Amino acid sequence: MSSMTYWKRGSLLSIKMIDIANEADVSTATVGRVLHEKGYVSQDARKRVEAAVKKFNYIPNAAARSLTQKKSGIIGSLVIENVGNLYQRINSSVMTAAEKQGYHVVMLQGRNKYRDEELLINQFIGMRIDGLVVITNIYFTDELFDKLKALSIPVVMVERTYDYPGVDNILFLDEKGAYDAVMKFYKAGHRRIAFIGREPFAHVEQMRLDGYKRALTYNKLALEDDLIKIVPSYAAEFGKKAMQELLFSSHMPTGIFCTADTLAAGALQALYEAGKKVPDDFSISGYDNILSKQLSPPIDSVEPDLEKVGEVVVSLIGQRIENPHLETRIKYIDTVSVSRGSITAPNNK
Amino acid sequence: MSSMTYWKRGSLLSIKMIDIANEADVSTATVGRVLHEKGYVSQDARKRVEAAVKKFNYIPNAAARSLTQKKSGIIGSLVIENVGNLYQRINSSVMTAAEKQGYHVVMLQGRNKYRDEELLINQFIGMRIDGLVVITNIYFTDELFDKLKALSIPVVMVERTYDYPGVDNILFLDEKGAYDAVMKFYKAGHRRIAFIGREPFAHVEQMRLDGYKRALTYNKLALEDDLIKIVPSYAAEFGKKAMQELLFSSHMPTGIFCTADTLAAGALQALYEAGKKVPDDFSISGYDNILSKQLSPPIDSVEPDLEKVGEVVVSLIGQRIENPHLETRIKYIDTVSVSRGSITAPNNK
DNA sequence: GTGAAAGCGCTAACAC
DNA sequence: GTGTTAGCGCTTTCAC
Repeated sequence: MSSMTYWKRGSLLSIKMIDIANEADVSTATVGRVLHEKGYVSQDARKRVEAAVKKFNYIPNAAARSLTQKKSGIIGSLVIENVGNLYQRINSSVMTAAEKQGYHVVMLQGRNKYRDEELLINQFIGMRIDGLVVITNIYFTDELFDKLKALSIPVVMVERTYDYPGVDNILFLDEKGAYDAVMKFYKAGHRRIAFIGREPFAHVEQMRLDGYKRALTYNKLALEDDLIKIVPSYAAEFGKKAMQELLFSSHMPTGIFCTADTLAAGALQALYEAGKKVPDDFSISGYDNILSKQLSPPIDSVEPDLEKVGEVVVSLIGQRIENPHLETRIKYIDTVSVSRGSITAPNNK
Repeated sequence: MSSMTYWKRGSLLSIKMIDIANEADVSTATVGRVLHEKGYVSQDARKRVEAAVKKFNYIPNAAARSLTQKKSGIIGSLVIENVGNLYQRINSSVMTAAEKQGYHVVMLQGRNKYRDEELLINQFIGMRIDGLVVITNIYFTDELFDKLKALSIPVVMVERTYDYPGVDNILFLDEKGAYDAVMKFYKAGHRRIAFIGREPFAHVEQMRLDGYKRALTYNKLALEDDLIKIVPSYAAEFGKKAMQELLFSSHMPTGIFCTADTLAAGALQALYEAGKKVPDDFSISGYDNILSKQLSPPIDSVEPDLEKVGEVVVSLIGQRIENPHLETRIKYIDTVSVSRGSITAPNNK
């Protein structure tokens, strides 16, 4: 389908099962039995097989296994370049949970410059993955899901919802995360708390805004439009610009809640340029905890319970493999507030 | 070998070649011919095959192809969690170059908490990858390379050298990168330029230190031990600590060259706490350009020519597939200085 | 131009 | 307890 210029692979001295069988003087069936720890094998035969495996450094050909088992043992993880390290940590969490079920996790990374989604989904389908996790910010269409569904490959989306029957979603409790963060400002004494967030292109953003609003309302603070800055992307420059606008407003906030560490990083840049100090002049909080530790000063942030994510992903996939017709599920993962001293009592000016 | 609790996969309605062949009323051989654009196929048959492929959304089973071709068409990319986004960008670059050769890139990510290297290499070997790229900070042993070598899987290490015959290395011109960065300080008027870097656990670090020294020497500046801070890791906290020491020294530097953005981030934290401004009080430069844009203020950094990396990786692998006995090669990739105004003339105090 | 058929390395059902 | 064997889905040689 494409004009590939494959190189031919050199000598293929690869050891196979039959080599192990011969060496151990048994059949391949017996080798299989010891490899998969099922069925009866005499101590004696087992010993010989194990020795042969070790001697030849034998590792089974996954393609062949996949072919006969009608199952690759692979969970695909679709990620996108340049979204900080949160997805890396989520991916690690999925790996840990997947291993316990005998699954491997393979990552395919979309590039920023391209719309790689379809390409990568096709690659995954080619691999006949047994399940797919989609981590953050990937652009999907129904057709892509149709393909996946036709092969009954379970799909779990993390931190993004996509309304397609049978596609399970994992969401972080961002309404609560935002609420808690804003409450920290309130409890520290802040009464004018600004919100810097991205356009609600996805559910997450709306939830963070909702949490912010609920915290204000709960504390009988007015929702003021000029305290709410909605920017087009998470890029730091937009956080900076939003902060600059806040600095120029007639009625400045004392607390700045950002729905992303990157936005907070930008806000800090604006404060830096303006000669304002954190937390002396302004208190601030980020979100996602990907960058906040390295900023000047390190700032408070909100992080999902990452350990949990992997477990939930894998269990959702497992359940749907068993029963593809399960109704769509949405699971919520708790968030944790990380404190670094960037929220203190406001200065009375 | 492990006690897996695989779930059984449900109905496998997966379309296969024979289904396409039947639909198009040809043989599987003909389907193969049109799929791979080789051999003669009549316009008529080709049309029907293409229609059938489209109709069924047919995607060949990679495992089966891999089995018959004795070649997976996969380049493995071994990365490690939590090293910022440089590896993500390198990986993208490799993808772009690999695609042109008909290869796919599959990433396996090592977790921080574990020594995953062996596990992941085994997984790659199981997949019978045709080549392996190792990107940054992975701990290797000769045994691991022995395994890879036994299967004649070409290995390219990026940004790290490992002295094993046949393992090719890609290094960034870090001696020059560091030299250039330090020269920027000099040209701006700095005469006391500090170095904050990691222990030379790998070649890269030594090169960065060498570049620093060469720049000083070239400009007839003395190498002063108390201006050179060697810390145990790239973590921001060490950059901070080193900067604090520099602030307390009797003869403070005016320029701070850090061999990592993370170290620079830490140095900025120290300056922030001390109430010092950049570039008014100190000029500073980071390295790797992973974080520098988001710091307060954004700082100068040094970045490798990322586009090039992928091309070189893939060509090295290709050449070694053709000829596994090539002698070990080391390729150098140029670095580029990124300016953001964090280096200016020093204040005369 | 096109098809038949022999594997690729492994698994699993079945026979012994 | 252990071996035999028939596939898994695809590629590729060799006939026709």
